[in-house]
Amino acid sequence: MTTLSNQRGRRVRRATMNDVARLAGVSIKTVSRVVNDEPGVHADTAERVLTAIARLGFRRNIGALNLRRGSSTGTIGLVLEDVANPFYSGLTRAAEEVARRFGRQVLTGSSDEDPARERELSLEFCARRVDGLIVVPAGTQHGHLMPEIASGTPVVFVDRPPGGVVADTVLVDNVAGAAGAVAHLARHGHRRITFLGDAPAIFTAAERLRGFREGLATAGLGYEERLVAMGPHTPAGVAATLRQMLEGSSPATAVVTGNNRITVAVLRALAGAPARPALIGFDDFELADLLDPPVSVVASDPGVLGKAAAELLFARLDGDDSPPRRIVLPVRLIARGSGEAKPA
Amino acid sequence: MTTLSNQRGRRVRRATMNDVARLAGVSIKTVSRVVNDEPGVHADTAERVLTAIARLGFRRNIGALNLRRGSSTGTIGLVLEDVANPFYSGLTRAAEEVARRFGRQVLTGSSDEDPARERELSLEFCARRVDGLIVVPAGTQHGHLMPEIASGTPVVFVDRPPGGVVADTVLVDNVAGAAGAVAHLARHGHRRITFLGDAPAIFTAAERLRGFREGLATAGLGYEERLVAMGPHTPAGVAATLRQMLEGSSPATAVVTGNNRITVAVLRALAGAPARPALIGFDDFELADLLDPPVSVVASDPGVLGKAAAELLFARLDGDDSPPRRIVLPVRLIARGSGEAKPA
DNA sequence: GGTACTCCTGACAACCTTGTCGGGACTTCC
DNA sequence: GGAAGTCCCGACAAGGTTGTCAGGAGTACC
Repeated sequence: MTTLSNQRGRRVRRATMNDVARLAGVSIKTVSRVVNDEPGVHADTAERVLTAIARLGFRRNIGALNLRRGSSTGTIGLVLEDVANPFYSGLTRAAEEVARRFGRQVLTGSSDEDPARERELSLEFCARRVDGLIVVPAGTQHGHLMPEIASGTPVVFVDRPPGGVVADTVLVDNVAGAAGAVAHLARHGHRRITFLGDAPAIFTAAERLRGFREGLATAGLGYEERLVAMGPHTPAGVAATLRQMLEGSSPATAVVTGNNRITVAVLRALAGAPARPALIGFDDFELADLLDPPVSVVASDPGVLGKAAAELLFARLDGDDSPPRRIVLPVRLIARGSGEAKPA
Repeated sequence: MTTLSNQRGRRVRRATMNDVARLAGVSIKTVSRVVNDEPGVHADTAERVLTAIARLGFRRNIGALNLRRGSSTGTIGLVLEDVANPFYSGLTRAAEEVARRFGRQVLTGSSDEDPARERELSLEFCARRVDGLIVVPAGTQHGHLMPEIASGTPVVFVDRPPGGVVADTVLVDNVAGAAGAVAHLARHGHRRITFLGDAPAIFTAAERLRGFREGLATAGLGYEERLVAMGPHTPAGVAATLRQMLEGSSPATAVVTGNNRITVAVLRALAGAPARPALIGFDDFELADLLDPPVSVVASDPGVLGKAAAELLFARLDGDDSPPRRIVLPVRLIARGSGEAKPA
C-alpha cells in the first residue's frame, strides 16, 4: 500500500514504475517499455500506462537508471575559482555549451582559491560518478585525483597545470603575454615598469611574472625588486602600492597588471588622478574600450579556453587514449590606448 | 572474477564495496560500516578494509546511496538565462554559497531565453531528483512543473514570475525602479525621455516599461510611442534606434535602458559622440563608476536575489509549508553623474 | 557449568530501473 | 489437427549501497 497522500508540497514518496504498473494493471516491465518507447506493447495497453503516468506525475528516476545501466551518468563536473568572476563564467558557459552538444549536464562549484575546497569538490563530483571533470586548480597537488583518473574518469585541467599528476591541461601563454606587454611598453619609451601580480603561489601569477622579467631582459631593462608587488590584492592595498611606485625620485611610468581583478583595482585607484601611468592589463574585460583612456590588455578568451577543455574531455570520453596533452593557447595584445602613452 | 585491468585511462568498471570486501576478506556490510564510520568494527578489521579501499581507489557511489536512502540527492538545480551574463553569474554564485551551507551541490544550465530549453532543463533536473529547483523563467507557462511541485520538489522562481503555477517567487521592484529613473531625470529638467527595453514578452521588460510610463505620468509628462523601442537589441540596432531618437526637431534628452546588455550597447553607441544624453541604466555593472561620465543606474543586487531565492528554497526543504510567497526586493537608484546632466 | 552480557560480523532485503528469457494466446500454413 | 511463427507480456536478476536482524565468540558473574 503506497500512500502518496499529498497536501501542499509535503515531502512525499515520488511515484515509481511500480505505482504506475499497479494503477495501469500491467507489469512494471511493461511500464518500462512504454517509457522507453520500446516496441512490443499493444496500443491500448500503452495508452493505459500513459494515462497512469500522467495521473501520478511519474518521471523516470535517472539515478536508478544510471545504476542499472552502469555506464554514464550524463554529467560532467566543473570546479573553478569563482563563477562570479566574468573570466570563469565565460569559461563555464563555453563548457556548458559543449556539454550540451554531447548531451551532458554540468555540475559546478567554486573553490575560492582554496585547495581543500577544490579537492573536496572534485572528489564529491567523482563520487557522483560524473563522466569527466574539468578543474581550474587552486592547489598545487592533485594526487588525490590519481585513483579517479586510473578508474577511467578523465580529468582536464584548465588555466593552471596540475601537480603530481600527468593529465590533459589547457593553458594560455602567460609568459609570452606578459613579455609582450613589457615589449609594447618599452617600444613606447617606458623604462620603469611596474608589475602588480597575484600571489606567486598561483601558477598564472608566477608565469606572468616570469614573462614580465623576460620582457624586461629582452628590452634591455633591469629587474627592480621594488617595482614588483605580488600577493592577494585588496583595492585599498593596490592603491597604496601604486602610490608608492608612482612617487619618489624615479617613479614608474607604466603598469602591467596580473589579472582582471587587479586591473580593475588599479583603474579605481587611478581614477581622477591627474597624470596616469601607461597601463596594460592581463585578461580582457567588458567596457575596457569605453574607459578614458581605453585600456589595452593582453587577452585570453575564456570562451576558447572552456571550449578547448570541454572538447578535450569529450574526446577522451569518446575513447581517445593518446598520451595526455598540454595545449597552450595564444594570447593577444589588444592596444586600445592606455598602453601607448609616452612616459611623462 | 572482476578484472579491473587498467591501462591508460581506458574506461573500466570502478571498484565497488564488493570488490573491497573480497580483497579485505570481510563482508560487504563491514565495508559499509567502515566507510560510514559506524561503530562496531574491530580496529584490525577496519584497517584491512581501509587498506583495500586505498589499493582499489574505491569511492562510494553516491548515486547508489541516494537510491538506497531514498531521501535527498544532495543537489539542487539552477536554470537561468545565461551564466555568462554577470547578473546571472552573480546570482549563481550566491545560490551556490547557500547551497554549500546546506551541504548541496548545484546543477546549472542556461536556457538562452528559450522556453523549450528552460522546460527541458527543469524536467531533466527533476528526473535527476534534485532536492529543489531555482528557475529564472524564459517561458510564460510552467504547468509542466506542477507534477514535480506536487510530488514535493520545491521550486522557486527568480527574477520573473511563473505562469500557470502558484509557487515561491523572488522578484525585484521593476516598476518602482523604472519610475524612479524617470522621476530622477524629470527632476533634472528632462521632458523627452527615451526607453530602450527588451522584448515585451519578457516579464521584467514589460514591468520596466510599465514603470517608465508610470514615471512619466507622475512627472506630468506624456507618453510618446516614438520614444520607446522594445525588442531584442543588437548593438547595431541600438545605435540606429538611438540615432533616430536623438535627432529630429524635438530630440530626446535622456535615455533609460531596460537591462545591463542594452546599457552597454548604448554606451558603445554613444562613445565619442559630442553631446550625450542623460542616461540611467537598469542593473548595475562593473566599472559603471569609472566611465566618463560615471553611469547612474537602477540597481538590483543579483547576489541578494540569488541568496533570497536559495534561502527560500532551503526553508521549504526544511519543512516550511506556509503558502507560496512572493518576495519583491527593492531596487536602488545609484546616482553617479550620467543621470544628473541637465538637458542641452 | 550455565546465564547473561558485550562485541563484532554477515545474510538478506530493499531502493528503482532495465536486460534476459520464457511463455501464453493467436494466426498461418501444410 | 499439428507445427511453426508472431505478438504481447511478465518473472526474475542485477546494478551499488544500507537498514534490519540474527548469530557466533568471548567475558563476567553467580
